[in-house]
Amino acid sequence: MKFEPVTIKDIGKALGLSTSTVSRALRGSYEISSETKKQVLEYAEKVNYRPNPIALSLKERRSSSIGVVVCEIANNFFSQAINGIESIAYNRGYHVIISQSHESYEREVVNVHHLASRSVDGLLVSLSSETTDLSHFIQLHEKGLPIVFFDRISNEIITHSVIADNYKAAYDATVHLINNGYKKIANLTSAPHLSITKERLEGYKNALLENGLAFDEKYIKYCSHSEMIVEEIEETLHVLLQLKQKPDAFLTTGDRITTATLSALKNLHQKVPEDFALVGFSNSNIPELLNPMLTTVRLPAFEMGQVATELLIKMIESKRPVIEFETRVLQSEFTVRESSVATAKTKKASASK
Amino acid sequence: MKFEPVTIKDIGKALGLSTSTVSRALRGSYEISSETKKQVLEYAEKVNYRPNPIALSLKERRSSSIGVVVCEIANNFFSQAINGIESIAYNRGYHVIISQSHESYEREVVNVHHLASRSVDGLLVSLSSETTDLSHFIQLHEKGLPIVFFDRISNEIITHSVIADNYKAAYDATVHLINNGYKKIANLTSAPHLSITKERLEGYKNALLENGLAFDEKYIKYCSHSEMIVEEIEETLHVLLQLKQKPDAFLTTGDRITTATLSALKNLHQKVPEDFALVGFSNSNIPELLNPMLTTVRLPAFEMGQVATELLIKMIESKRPVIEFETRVLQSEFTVRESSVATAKTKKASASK
DNA sequence: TTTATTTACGCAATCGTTCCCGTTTTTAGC
DNA sequence: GCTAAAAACGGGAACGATTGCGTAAATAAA
Repeated sequence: MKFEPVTIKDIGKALGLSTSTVSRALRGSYEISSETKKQVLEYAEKVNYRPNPIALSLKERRSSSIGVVVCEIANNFFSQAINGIESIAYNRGYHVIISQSHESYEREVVNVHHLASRSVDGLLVSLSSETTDLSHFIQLHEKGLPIVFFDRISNEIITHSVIADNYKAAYDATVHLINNGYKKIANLTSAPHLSITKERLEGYKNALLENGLAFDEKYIKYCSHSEMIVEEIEETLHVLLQLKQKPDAFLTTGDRITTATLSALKNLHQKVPEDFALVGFSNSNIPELLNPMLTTVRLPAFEMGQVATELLIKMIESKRPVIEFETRVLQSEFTVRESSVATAKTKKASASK
Repeated sequence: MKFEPVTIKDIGKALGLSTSTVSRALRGSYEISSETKKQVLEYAEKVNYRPNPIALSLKERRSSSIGVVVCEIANNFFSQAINGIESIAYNRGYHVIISQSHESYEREVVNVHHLASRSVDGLLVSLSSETTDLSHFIQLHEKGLPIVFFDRISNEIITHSVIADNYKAAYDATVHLINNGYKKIANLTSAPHLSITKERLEGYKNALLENGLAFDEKYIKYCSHSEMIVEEIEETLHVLLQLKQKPDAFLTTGDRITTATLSALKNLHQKVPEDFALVGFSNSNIPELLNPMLTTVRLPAFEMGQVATELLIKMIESKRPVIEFETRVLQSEFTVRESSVATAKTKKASASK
C-alpha cells in the first residue's frame, strides 16, 4: 500500500506555476505578487498540502529530531524523564525518537548507529549498565554530533551532563537509617562502573564513616537489571542473611532494585521494617500504597529530562562549536515513610547504649 | 554544529568511480567486477560509510518507521505494549516513533499530522479519551496510510484492530465479586465513548443481570485521566458513599483509575476489603506489594503490541491493497488477591440469606 | 524616448541514493 | 578478421523542497 501526498510540483502543475514560485508563495516571499500568493495558499489548503520533511531533511541536512537512548521505558524514572524531554522538544519543533537498550551493550550500539544514520540532530543518552566501551558515542561526538548525557553519564566524553545529587541522596538516606538506630546497612545497587553507582556508593560510604560505622564490602551487592531481578535479589538476600553479622537495613539505589527487594523480602517472609528497614530510590507514583509504605529517594526525572533537552537543543542550534560544557545537578526528594522507621528493636539497641 | 557523514559520492571521487558504480558495488550487483566490488567495499568499511536513510526515504517513498500514538507512556499498560511493538518492529527493520497525546484531542491531532508528514509507513493507534472526531485518521486512511488500532479502537475506520477480551474480563471480575458476597458493585471507568469502556461496561452489566442483581446507573462513574485523578476520584467516592445504598465493592477498569482509587480510599480511611472490596484492571508489576494485595485484571499488553505491529507491517508490505480486516482479541489474566476476598460481613450476609 | 529600477516569475543546482539507459571494452563465436 | 554478445562501467533523471541567479515585463525617472 502506498500513500501519495500532494507535492509542490502538483500545485505548480495545477496552477500553471513553477515549483519555485509555489515554494516562495508558500513561504510568503516578497517576490511573489499577492494574487499569486493567495491563489497558491488557497489551493494548498484545499488539497491539504504538507511539506515533505524528508525532502527538507535531505536539503537542510537536519531532521528536527532528537534521539533518546535509554535502557527501559517501562521504568518510572525513564518514562518520567521522557515526558520531560518531550515537553521541551515538541515545543521547540523537535521530534523525539526513543530507543531502548534493555541494558544490553550490543543493543545500545545498534540503536545509536540506527539513530545516527537516521540523521537525528542530537542524542540524549543514559548508558546501559553493560556499557564500558564508549567508542560508538565517541565516534559520533568527534564528527560533531551533539550529545547530552543524563543520569548514567560518562566522563570519557566531554559534553553537557544532567544528573541528580546522587551523593547527597545516598548520604542522606544512609544517615536517616543510622539516626533511626540501624547500624548494619547493606547497599543493593546497580552495575559498579555506572556513574550513578559510584556516586551513590560514595555517599553511602561517607555517611557510614562519618557516623562512626565501619564500611564493609560484604554489604555491597551489585545487581544486574535482568528480567530475573527478583530471583537474583532473593539469591543475594540469602547470602546476606547468612552472614554472621547480618544486616538490619537495606538501601536500594534503583527503581527496579527497590521493588524487587521488596518482593524478595516478602517471598522470604521477612517483615519491613521489623526485620529489616528499607530505604529505596524509587520514582513510583504510589509509594504510600505499598506495604509497608516506602521511604523513598525520588529523583527529579521530569526536570532532568527537561534540562537535558534544553542543553541539547542549545548545542544543536549553536552557530559556533560549543566548547564550554556544564554538569547540571538537580535535587532529589527524600520522603520518610513506614519502611525505615525506628522499631522496638532499634530503639532498645539505641537506649541500651 | 554539523555532522558530515561520508557519501557515496565521496567514495566515488576517492576511487575514481562514478556514483552509480559505487552504489552497485555496495549492493553487490552482478554488473560490477569483483575487483571493483572488493575495492569499494574495503574503502567503504575503512571510512565507515553508512547509507543516508533520509535520501533513501525520499527516493523509496518509505521511511522504514512506524508511528505510535498513545496517550501516556508513563502507564504500565502502554509501556508494556510499546515494548511489544518494539520487539517486533526492530527485528523487521522498522524504527518506532512514539508520541503521547496525554489524553488531549488537540495534541493527538498535532502528533498524527506530525507523524504522517514525517512519512511514517504506518500508524499504531490507541485513541485519547477526548477523541470523538476521527477525521485526522480518516483523512490519512483514505489516502492509503496503513493504520492499526489497539486497545482503544474505533469502528469508524475499517482496519485491523487488536483488543483484549474486555467484555469477558469485566464480566468475570464482576462475577467474582458477586460470588464473594458483594452485591452493590460500583464501576469506576474511563470516558464513556471509548471502546474499552463500552465493552467493559457491558460485561459488568450482564454479570449483574445474570446473577439477579439490579444495574444501577448511579453506580457507574466515568473518570477523566487528568493529572488530578486522585482528587477527582476522591470526589467521586464522596458522592458514592453518601448514597442511601452505598456500594460495597468497586470495579476499576483502568490502570491509573485503579491506583488512584486505592489512594483515594486510603486518604478517606476506608479499609479494603473490609469496608469495600476492590478489583482493578492493572498492569502493575507489583500488585502483590500493594496494601492490600490487589485482585487484578491484567491485560496482555506486550502481546497486543506485538500482534498489532505484525498486522501493521503485513499491511505496509502488502503488494496489493488490503481489503479484509480482522479484530484480534487477546486474553486477559485474572488474579485473585486480598482486595476482593469475602469478609466476615459478606459471609454473614450470604449465610443469613 | 531612453535608461534605470522594480516586480514577478522561471531555470537549474543541491541534498544522497537508485536505476534506467547508454557506451566502451573485452571476449566469444564462426 | 568480422560480428555478436557479454561484461563493466558512466551519465543523468528522479525523489521534494529551497534558493541564487537570470530575465522578461512593467513602471519610474531622466
